[in-house]
Amino acid sequence: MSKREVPASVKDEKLVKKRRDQMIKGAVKLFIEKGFHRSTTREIAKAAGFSIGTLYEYIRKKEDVLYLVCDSIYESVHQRLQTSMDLERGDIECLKQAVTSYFVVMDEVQDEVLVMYQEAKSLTKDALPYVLEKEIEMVAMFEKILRRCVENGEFSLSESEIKLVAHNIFVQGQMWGFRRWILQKLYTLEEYTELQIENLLGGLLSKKV
Amino acid sequence: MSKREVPASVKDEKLVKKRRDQMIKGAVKLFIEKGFHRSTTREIAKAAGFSIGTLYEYIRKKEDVLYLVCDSIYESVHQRLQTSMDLERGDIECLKQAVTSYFVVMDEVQDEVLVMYQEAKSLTKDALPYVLEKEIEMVAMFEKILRRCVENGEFSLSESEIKLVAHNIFVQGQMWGFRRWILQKLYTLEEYTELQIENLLGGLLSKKV
Amino acid sequence: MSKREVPASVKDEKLVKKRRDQMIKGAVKLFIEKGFHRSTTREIAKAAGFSIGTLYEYIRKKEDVLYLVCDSIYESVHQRLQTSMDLERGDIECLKQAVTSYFVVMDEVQDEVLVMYQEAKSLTKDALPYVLEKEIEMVAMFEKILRRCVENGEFSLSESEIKLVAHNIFVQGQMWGFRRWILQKLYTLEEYTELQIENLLGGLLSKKV
Amino acid sequence: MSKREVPASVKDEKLVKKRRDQMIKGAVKLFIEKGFHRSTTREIAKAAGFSIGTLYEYIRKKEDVLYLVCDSIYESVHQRLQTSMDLERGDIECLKQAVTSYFVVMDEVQDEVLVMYQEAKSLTKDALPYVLEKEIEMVAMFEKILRRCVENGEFSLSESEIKLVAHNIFVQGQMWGFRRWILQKLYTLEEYTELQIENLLGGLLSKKV
DNA sequence: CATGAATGAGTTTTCATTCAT
DNA sequence: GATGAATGAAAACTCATTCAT
Repeated sequence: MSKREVPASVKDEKLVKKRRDQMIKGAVKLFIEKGFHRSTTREIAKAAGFSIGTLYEYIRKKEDVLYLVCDSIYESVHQRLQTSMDLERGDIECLKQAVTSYFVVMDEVQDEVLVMYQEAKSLTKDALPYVLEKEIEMVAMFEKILRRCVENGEFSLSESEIKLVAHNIFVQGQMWGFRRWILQKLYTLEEYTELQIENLLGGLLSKKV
Repeated sequence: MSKREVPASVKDEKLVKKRRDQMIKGAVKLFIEKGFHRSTTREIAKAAGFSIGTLYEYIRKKEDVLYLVCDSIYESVHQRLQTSMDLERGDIECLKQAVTSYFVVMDEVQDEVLVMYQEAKSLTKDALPYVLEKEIEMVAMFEKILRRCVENGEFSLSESEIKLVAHNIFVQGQMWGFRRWILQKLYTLEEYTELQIENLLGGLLSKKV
Repeated sequence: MSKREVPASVKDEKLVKKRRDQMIKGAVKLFIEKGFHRSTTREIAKAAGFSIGTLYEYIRKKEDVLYLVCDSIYESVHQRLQTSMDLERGDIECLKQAVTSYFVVMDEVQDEVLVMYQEAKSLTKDALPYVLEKEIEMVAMFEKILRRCVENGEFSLSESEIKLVAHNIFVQGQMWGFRRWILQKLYTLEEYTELQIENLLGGLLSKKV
Repeated sequence: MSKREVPASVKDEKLVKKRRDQMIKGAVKLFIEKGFHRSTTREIAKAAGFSIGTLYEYIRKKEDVLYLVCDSIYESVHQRLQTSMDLERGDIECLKQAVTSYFVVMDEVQDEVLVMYQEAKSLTKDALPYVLEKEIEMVAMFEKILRRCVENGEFSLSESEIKLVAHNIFVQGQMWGFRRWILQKLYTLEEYTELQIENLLGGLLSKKV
């Protein structure tokens, strides 16, 4: 379940990275607007700033663009979280901090996440597992924090409960993006974060040992 | 924001309903398997049990099929919930009952919900509002129950909090379907329901007046 | 090595036959002029008298057109020969008659045969055997006549020699078509036929028992 | 109808010859495997051992490669025949020798000849005459030998008959290559040669004066 | 009402050729 | 002279939609 390589005709690695970055940037914009299926390869090339011929020097199939986009989004989310979360400390404050950071990140990348959730199923069978693996990785970050808290006696949760709460947090972050049509009318990000954390801690602390 | 009418060439209302039911049934099966975009109108017609010509006697555009499918799913979910929820009683037991029923329904229609979540964005701008309205309606059912509980002094929540908790419940129901690849490996529906209700009530009851 | 079926979307067998006949006729004209590879599917459709969409109702791949063309040519040549050759009589006169008939047929279908010889190698591996089988069938007709002559004591040939002479006759027929740029400048069909028969019989009768 | 010049950007004649030899060698290998149309210029360049840019320093169009290949094949066949045939002696033995040599050469270059016969028609109108001229030249070699034999009274043939027999010999040589799928299953080269010569002489000697 | 053959605009993908480095 | 990235015209093929029967 390792990273699927998308082959390029062009040999210069630096150039490949540069062109693919252009491509991803253009494609995300396009996919947000009209979705993967309604975007043509010509439009993707144009949005990337080069010709259709050049596009195909860097991918093999249209679907590769989607994979590259999904991969890039996850990579970026994962990296942002890495740097803003302390997975080891294991106290309430650190949990609050993690959730807050996560929600901020999800707010920043909401467009991209929306794209991923609507289009990921269009990935062929061989690309999907890698994407799901990435998800599990991210949920695992919350599990780790929660587990540390339990170890530190902040509250008491079974392994099953840890996993579920981690999932809930994860989904509530995504929810802010893909239900924005309603949530972002009702709350600011700060309000949303505060209320969700309050709920969460209410549930957890009721389980204090 | 009223129900968008999909026009049919055929006049006989009974027949229209019958044919569209066939169509929706076939289409859902197809969309689950390959998604809306990858399903052709020919395939939809075949899955429905009639010819491509006949299909177009009952819709105007391919997209109408998607709308009809989405509408049908909401209608069916909504109806099932109507009959299994008591929106007025307003006690903890009734809330637990509502959540349980909702999760059961979402488990039963998980395929359909999956389709909706992956394809709804393919609806054109004029069909989307109606679908979103339906969502709001369903969330409102949980809001109502929660509001009744607050009125009855079961726990204390601001209007903002009510709305958010309702959304959380709603999303946790959908989550069971669209994250089934992981959740349904970790839990049975009963376990999932029990754990989520426990979490929920933990949060709520910590707010008891 | 049985007949490869080319699938059509259209169900009406009569129509399929009719449309494919149009298609083959147009395609042969086109292939003679510019070859298979240089002919586009749009041109083929146009030459057949219908749209590109319609073309693809009757074939699956461009290569199917080539197969259909080759098949049709063989079928037609084979059928013409069947009716003009007496495989059983086994005398010199009958051999002369067979060669003459064969050359006449090859003269009539020289365009088609030219196409086949230049394009048959473009058939994919699964269609080629069928085409070769057809060739063997036709060569076998001459073998049969020769064998009968030998049985009747007209001349004496080993089985190896029979096979080779049959091949020579077969190739000399094709030669009239695919070397027409020179042969048809030097001889009329009648002259060509007479000279070749003379040569042939000279060789055979020198082996009279 | 003189040799068509393929222009090169590179001035150094030695280098041009060297690079084109590389090119032809690679291209023949490629064309045997997949034919001219299915081979891309990139593949040709790669097979030749240099870059696509370099390829275009030595040709103007893809078709030039085909012309160069055809020309090279003829040149090589012609040269081999020159050195192994005695066109002047004019006796039966010398004819047998010529046919035998020719068949040996055709056996050695059968792959190349196959390529030529399948692809020559892809040459544009201006290259074709040169190629045909080469053919006539080769047939003329047999005509010359036959004519000498007639002059020497080995057998008696009209000019028409000489031309036809020369063509027959020529085509029987090619036949060994392009009908190898069947002939080379039935005979060894030696058997094939012996049988064809026997046939040939049978025909000719029956015309002895 | 039902059918399915016909249509052609629109899509992905390839590849010969050019040209700046 | 050599390179290979860039180009875009052109190719095969698809599929929503129509309409005569």
